Amino acid sequence: MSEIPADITHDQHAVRRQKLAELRAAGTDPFRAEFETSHFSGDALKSHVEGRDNEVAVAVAGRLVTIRDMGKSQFVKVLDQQGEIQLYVKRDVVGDDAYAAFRKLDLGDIVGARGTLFKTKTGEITVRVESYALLAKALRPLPEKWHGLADPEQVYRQRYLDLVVNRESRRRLLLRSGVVSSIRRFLEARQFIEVETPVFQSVAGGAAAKPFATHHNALGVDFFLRISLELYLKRLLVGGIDRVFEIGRIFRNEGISRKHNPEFTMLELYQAYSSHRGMMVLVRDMILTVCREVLGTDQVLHPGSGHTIDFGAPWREATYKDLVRAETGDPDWFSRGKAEHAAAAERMGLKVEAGWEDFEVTNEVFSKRIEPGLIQPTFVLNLPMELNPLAKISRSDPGTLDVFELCIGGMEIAPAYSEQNDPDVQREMFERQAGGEPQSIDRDFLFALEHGMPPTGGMGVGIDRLCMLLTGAESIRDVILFPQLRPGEAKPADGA
RNA sequence: GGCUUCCUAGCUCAAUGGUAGAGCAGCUGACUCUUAAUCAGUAGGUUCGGGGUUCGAGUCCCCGGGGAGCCA
Repeated sequence: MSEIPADITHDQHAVRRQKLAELRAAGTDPFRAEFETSHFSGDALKSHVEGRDNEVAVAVAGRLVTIRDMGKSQFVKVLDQQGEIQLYVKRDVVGDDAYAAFRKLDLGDIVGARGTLFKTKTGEITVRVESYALLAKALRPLPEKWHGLADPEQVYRQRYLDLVVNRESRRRLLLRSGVVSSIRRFLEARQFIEVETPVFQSVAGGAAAKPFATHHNALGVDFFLRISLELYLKRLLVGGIDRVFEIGRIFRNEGISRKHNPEFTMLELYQAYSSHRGMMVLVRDMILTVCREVLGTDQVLHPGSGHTIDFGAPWREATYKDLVRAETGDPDWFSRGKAEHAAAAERMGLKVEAGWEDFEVTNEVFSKRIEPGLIQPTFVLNLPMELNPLAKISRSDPGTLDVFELCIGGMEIAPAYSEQNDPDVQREMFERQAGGEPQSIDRDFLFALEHGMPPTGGMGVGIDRLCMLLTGAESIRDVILFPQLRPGEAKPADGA
């Protein structure tokens, strides 16, 4: 074997290219087609029987993340989907040639190994390697083993490296997957049916948000990307699908922040013959079930406030008006006019835009001063009717809606309504909201409603935000694998 | 979009306006139960890009790029 030329020893990519060339020259394929494994790392560790070393045979594969070379034997660790497992490679066992080749492997290479399980004198279950194979050569080095990858930009742009070196990132990915699958099990057990509805829509309805626009070439038509799932799922209620849900990506062409990504995942579900009251029971059951299934506890730490959120305790209920009255210290807040509200809001340090309606001023107080303080699960009830055109108007408190906004950890997690099913009231509400833009009304949806939609409870759950709560993430970027960034400079993958 | 702040070796981080350093990773060796293995030796820099001030700039100023936080 040739030596690494001295002038490239500082360049890890060049050194690995050189090793790759040597492997190929020696007739070894550094990128193998397959390797038959018997266990993932975690399952292999569980299959060891105490006191019975070298009896259980395993075949595992993964990325080399630790190498401890002791001359004529090595302890190394490989990382797979379940975590790490240690391999013990001994010259006397694998043979001189195989051992010499093993010593030339680099951190980051992907290898497969067969052997038996034993326990080292320090108590770590380890594979005594009898044979191994290099499955894929890594031509780029891994980030540092102790501190991992810390630069947030690299974490997002090169998430694959983050996942290799940062255990917490891997935990979040697995936990998010668990949350979604737990939700599906929960809803399917209650006879909800999962569907998929269009992403491209002529009218982006169901929420107040700016949409992304795109164009279909063959049809010669502009479309919007959906901003909610609502109006198509309700068409299915008209069609007799009584319990329906979709977990899907929606797109909002607005700012990016700790709590907002332009594309995010929403669960929307609708249950015929239920109401927002029914949704209160359902969502509490659902979140509690998910939390117990994926975390095994009712309590999670909320890092932003330092409080522990207790999903198992009774969930608070409060009306929007009571919360506003308490925050402003003004029992007569709702008998005052816009000018007084604006002045009071400004005294609270809030910015009030000149063009705002009165309800928008009050809602600014709610979203800036009240919502961030709602750490424990809180159902905010009876929101003002101006805030949503798709819900039924309360009979007990006209001017408000039969809805709740579930707030946890200072964030909106789930809005739910007793759904508006009167097509005439629905049309009026749409027209009032649309103002001068009648083209933003989904008239096809109104036509569907005229065929009759059952009374229904409906709800949306922001999956990303729910995952933030359950993982203790302070930024939505920590629960989205590839959050939106400005396009960066392409890295040269040049083989040089 | 505005304000604040950050960008130094592959990675994590140092460096009063005065010779750009360390740890890990790399390279050459020693070591057949290691745990951030240890030990000896060794190489490695467009300090994000461009301009300016200065005898002298990683450091100060301006423009641009990207990230983060707050605001919109």
